[in-house]
Amino acid sequence: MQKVNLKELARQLNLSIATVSKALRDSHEISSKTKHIVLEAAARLNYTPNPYASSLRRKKSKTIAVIIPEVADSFFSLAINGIQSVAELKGYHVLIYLSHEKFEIEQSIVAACGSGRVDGVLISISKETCTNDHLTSLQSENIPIIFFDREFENFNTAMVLTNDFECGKISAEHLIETHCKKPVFLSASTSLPMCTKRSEGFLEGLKKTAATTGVAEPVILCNGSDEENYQKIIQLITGPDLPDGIVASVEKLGMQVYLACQQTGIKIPGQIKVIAFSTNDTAPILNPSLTTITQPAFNIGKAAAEILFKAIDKPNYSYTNECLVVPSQLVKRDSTRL
Amino acid sequence: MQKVNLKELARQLNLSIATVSKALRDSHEISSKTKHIVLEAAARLNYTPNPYASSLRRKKSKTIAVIIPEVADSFFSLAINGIQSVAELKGYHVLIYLSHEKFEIEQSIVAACGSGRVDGVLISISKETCTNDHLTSLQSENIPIIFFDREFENFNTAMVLTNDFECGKISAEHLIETHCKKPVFLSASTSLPMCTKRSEGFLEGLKKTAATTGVAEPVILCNGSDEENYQKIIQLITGPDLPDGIVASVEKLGMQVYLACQQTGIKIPGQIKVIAFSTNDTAPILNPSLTTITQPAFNIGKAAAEILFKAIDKPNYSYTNECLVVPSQLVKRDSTRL
DNA sequence: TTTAATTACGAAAACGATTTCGGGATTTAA
DNA sequence: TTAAATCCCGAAATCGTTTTCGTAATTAAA
Repeated sequence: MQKVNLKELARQLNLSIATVSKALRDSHEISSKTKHIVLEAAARLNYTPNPYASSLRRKKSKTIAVIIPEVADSFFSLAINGIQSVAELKGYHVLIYLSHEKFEIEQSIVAACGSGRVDGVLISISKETCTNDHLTSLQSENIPIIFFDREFENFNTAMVLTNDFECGKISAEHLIETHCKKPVFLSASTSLPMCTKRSEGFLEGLKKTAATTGVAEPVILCNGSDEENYQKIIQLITGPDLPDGIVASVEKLGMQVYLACQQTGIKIPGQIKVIAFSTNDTAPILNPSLTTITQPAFNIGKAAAEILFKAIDKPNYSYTNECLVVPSQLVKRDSTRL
Repeated sequence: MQKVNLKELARQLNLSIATVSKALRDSHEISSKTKHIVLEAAARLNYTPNPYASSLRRKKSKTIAVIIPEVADSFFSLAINGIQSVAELKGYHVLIYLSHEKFEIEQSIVAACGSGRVDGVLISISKETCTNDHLTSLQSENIPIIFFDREFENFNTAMVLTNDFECGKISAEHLIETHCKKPVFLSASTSLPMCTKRSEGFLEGLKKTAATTGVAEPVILCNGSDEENYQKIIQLITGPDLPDGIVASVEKLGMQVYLACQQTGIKIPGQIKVIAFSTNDTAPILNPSLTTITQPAFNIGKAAAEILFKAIDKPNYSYTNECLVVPSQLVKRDSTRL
């Protein structure tokens, strides 16, 4: 079973390469009788076209790139599923890249997506990303880029997000409803709009209460390593100004809060109520079950991919001002029970 | 900023295409002075080589494929991380494909990996896979295939697994230690060696106890849809012959056991003790914390990728009889507490 | 000084598919 | 019967690199 190419196929059929190629692509120039013969022979000889020769000639890779910070988070696992579900239908291949939250890595990944390697890019920006030169450079090659979950502000392209600000507000309001006087917000980043919107929403939600309550510094930055963040949380809950409510802006911080409370013996929801932005389906069976802001991760990935393929399929289609917001949901569970 | 290719670069430098190409690849045929000039111009004009032209000519794609059933499971998320960590170092691109546990899909994915699209394949076989024709066909194209976690028995290639049989045995022994008289094993498949080995190990572990104890049917098959499996578990724990210990062969089944117990009010570990094969890092903060057989998912992915690249880098290297077993660990937690 | 070896580059042929263009054979219109 | 249109197919150019091979120019050996 050796690699059989068009030339070999044509030789065996006593036809020209051109004819065989056209027959395989169902061209109207070829009689149905010849097509039949060619198709049969191709199947029999197990012919599969060389994708690189094809891509080179047609300037289409049939491939998209997905660039994410990590796959650790269950959000991105689900988002990848959503993206794949669309890519499969379109017969596209999916390259996955991890930036590990590093700008330099993201830059080199984006650069590698140029020169026709992929027909489009779905990206969730890294925490470090502070310029968009790499993105504009790719866009100027006419490769569509779509943001999902984490956008870069003021870069002109389509994006699929969730209602981060509103959910930050809702989380604050829910804590207030459950009689929290000193709620805090654990922010994973000061640069990601995804995160700042959540924290700004949180602060907005707090405004409804009397200004006399609350802690001095309701937003606490946890953008270090896992270990550093964990220590920060331990300090927070063992310190003099113990908060009575915590909103974790990302899944991992929520889990670290649980671990920290478990370690220090602090009771949830008795001493502290907890809400986490999370898509982890273990939330209902945690100890105690965790109140979450659940993002529609699968649908975000799916929607982003759908916009991307619209942009790919119609080169003159103006996709750059599409901004889809798929709302998240507050799911109340025991960690905020009265 | 338009696509600048070798021809354009050569024209601007008044050099031949051949010279420019060789200069960029640091060939000894080119003087260092010329190399310098070319490199500078390439950087200035933002030249990046067309990957498809390059792959076509060199018959190397610098790409590997990872084929997995789903990305839902946290095992595969971690394994992908391990694979990526190696691929990054080698400068390789990673294509991800999902078989959704369907043999037909797996077949067409594997077929698409042929004809030079990828230089190698890492695969975790689907539940339905019953023949290996698609794999042999790919192997005959000299594309190395490595199994990780789920192998296809009697197919001659390298694989990286964990000690499934032993862990099945350990799980049974641990339940017996904690005084379980009627432990059962929830098997996710009767065809996957990964699963059958775990259940056989479980049965082996049971043999140590007096043959008079135990339930009639200690291995229960849960290979349906999520909903079907859930109903089966509900029936099991609300039926006349309530087991006092459950081993879940995969993560998702473990979570469904928790949900079912929560739903029916059955106490863990009071009425039923639970062990799950799982890599989910929420295990310690579940309600109650879950005793797990924790697979070294990251290292399995990493090791598999390392073997794959050995096979890719040295075409005459005989990799097919490598079989690496990375052991899992029993982590005792509250779900099996006495 | 002549010859041989080395250096540095260019012309051109691959790689495998797609596509434009042209032309012979057949059918339809005039 | 002749002219025009239609139908099928093949020759060859093309996509952008890589690589083989040939050859001037330079250097080293004789």
